[in-house]
Amino acid sequence: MIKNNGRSRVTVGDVAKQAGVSTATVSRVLNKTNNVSPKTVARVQKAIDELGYVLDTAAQALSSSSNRTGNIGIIMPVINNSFLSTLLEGVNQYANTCSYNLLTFATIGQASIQDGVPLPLNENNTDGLIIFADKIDDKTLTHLYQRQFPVVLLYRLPPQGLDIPSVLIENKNGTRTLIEHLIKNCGHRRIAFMAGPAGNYDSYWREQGYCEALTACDIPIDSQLMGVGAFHDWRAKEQIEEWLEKGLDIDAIFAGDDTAAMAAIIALQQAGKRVPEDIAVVGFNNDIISKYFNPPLTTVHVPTEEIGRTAVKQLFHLINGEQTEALTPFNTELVVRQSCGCHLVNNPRWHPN
Amino acid sequence: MIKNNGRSRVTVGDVAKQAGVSTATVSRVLNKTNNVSPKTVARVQKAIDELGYVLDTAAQALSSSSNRTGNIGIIMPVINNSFLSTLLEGVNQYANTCSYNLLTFATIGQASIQDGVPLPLNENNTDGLIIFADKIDDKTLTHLYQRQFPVVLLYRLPPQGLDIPSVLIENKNGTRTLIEHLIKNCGHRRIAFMAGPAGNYDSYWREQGYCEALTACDIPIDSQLMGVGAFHDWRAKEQIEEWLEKGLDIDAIFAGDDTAAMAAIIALQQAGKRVPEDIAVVGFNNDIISKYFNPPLTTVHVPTEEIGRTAVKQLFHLINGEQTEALTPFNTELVVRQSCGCHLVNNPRWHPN
DNA sequence: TTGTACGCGTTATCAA
DNA sequence: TTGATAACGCGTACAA
Repeated sequence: MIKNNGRSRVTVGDVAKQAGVSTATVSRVLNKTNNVSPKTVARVQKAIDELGYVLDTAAQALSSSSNRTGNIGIIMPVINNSFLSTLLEGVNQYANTCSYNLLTFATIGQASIQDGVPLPLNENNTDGLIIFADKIDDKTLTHLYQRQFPVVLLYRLPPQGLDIPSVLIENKNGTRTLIEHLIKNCGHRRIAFMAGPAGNYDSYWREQGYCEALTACDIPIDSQLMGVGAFHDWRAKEQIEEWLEKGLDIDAIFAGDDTAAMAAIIALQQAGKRVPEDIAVVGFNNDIISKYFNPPLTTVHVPTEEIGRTAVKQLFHLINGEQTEALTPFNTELVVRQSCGCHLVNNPRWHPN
Repeated sequence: MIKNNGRSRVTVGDVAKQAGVSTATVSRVLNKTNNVSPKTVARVQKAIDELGYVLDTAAQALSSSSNRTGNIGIIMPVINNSFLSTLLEGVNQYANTCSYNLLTFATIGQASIQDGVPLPLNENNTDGLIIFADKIDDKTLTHLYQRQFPVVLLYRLPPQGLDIPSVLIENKNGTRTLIEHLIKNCGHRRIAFMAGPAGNYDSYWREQGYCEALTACDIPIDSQLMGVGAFHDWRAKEQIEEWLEKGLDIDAIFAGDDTAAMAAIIALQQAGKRVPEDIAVVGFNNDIISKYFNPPLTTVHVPTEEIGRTAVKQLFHLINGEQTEALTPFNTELVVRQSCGCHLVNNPRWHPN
């Protein structure tokens, strides 16, 4: 109703009439096909300008089979997160460098192709998709794959049998190093863990690293100390409050990522706890602000912007029909600052619990 | 080339054949028109499932004139910025609450309808657009307006004569209050200002507030103290380095926004300056992290998430053909923390310059 | 309740 | 170098 109420749409036909040529010629001018005389080009461009003609992307997508939209898309979980911002920055910059636009779709719940309903970002408005995390189910990936639509996976592996390029980080060893630092250098033993969102790939492997580290140090795994932070500030806050309420004995918390770690510290401080004197908190990702947080965060560095760029690069390979890497893993590195409390060891004011 | 190489696309026709009905019936099922028997619905849905049919949004957009995509779009400057994240969060959550998806397009340069080239987000993939800041020129807005496409402006006013709803904040008085705090309560007089990006609406009015405050306090305006931070970390860092190099006498810096303020503080600290002891820095926006920055930032609070929600609300009014507010202005509030240095006044260790 | 047939705006094929 | 015309996949009169 709304869309076509106003001045009716200007089409190639209108432009053609105005310029005294055929629609085919207008199309040729629009697509910069060379077989058209400069004089005609000028006439058509004048008509385009006078009429305020704008190409209809839907009609274009429908008509041509080999067609470039000039856009790539990324589908990701909610966006209000320093880590995701950094990732997006890397993706967007590299895409722009290559003369592509980035379209972003952040979905809170599951995004899936079901009952014939397409994704909001698809082959009609993008030339390829970067799919982040777990928001897209296997059925959807399979559909995309079968249609040979360019897709790169970020922070997750493809479903069995689909060779979709995948860019991810090494979580397990990074986490193990982090937890062992907590145990060996900071003197913590009651270490709690906040998982990411359910089914999250990174979270799974961080949990493995956490368990391995404890086991290697002969510390029993206590399920009471395993909660959920969901890489999310509110959820992390809730988890802290639950633990506080239960009055559990906790030396340190690995919050799963920096977002949750900062939220956890804030919640702890609001409850009158000192970090790291009363309880240590560490994160994962090394967000830009983590260094300037108070206290500065001990965390695991991840080259997030580079990961974003790499994903885009792989996607362009796919779009251009070039060779791709099936798997591009990135290593991580421990960053020791103050929130783990190791600088307090041998300090008389320091007391565990 | 790529798009149609694989298994050829499944269409309504295929589904119709498989289900033994006509394309019209399939379409009716897809669009949940009621005039179709339950038995047929089931048959069609089975066929959709078996064939893995997915609706072609381009064809759909092209075909019907009154058509809902279920998406709204937002066009904004680059994304890696705590303030924008917060805004997006508000927008995305409210959109999702109303069963809409949010599509985001972040453009570094100018995005314009020119030479018949459409915006990547347009009437074919969205039902309406929130346009942020200065990235879209008047010609493009006029085109959208004439076509009666739902558009809400964020942080900017519409071009003369177009009554496009606009959601913005009160910049001038907020800034004046901030600067007068710097002068009257913190004892600063040599106060530098970092402008936002060229042509930015908010920056313009913050500059007005800055000048008004100085003038009201009989402090001359020194063009040497007026630089550019562009609401951007790198640019702010560069500006600090320029000022440092010139060896200017500066008591305090109003960085334009919190992003620039934090970057400025980091640059200052790296140069061996203490904030606020050697030089004070204040921002604007009250980003979530500003409170936890070291030192905690004195800034001006802006209800960013609510602003995002309000813009979406206005857009939905437009989409639904309801009444809208031409202008929704939001007030701001001074938040005094430590980076302004007022807690140091009367402290013997404190010395200006 | 269901089917037929046309039109949406563009590109591409084929002739001129 | 140009023009006429047939697709592309879907919604929707209109007819049955």
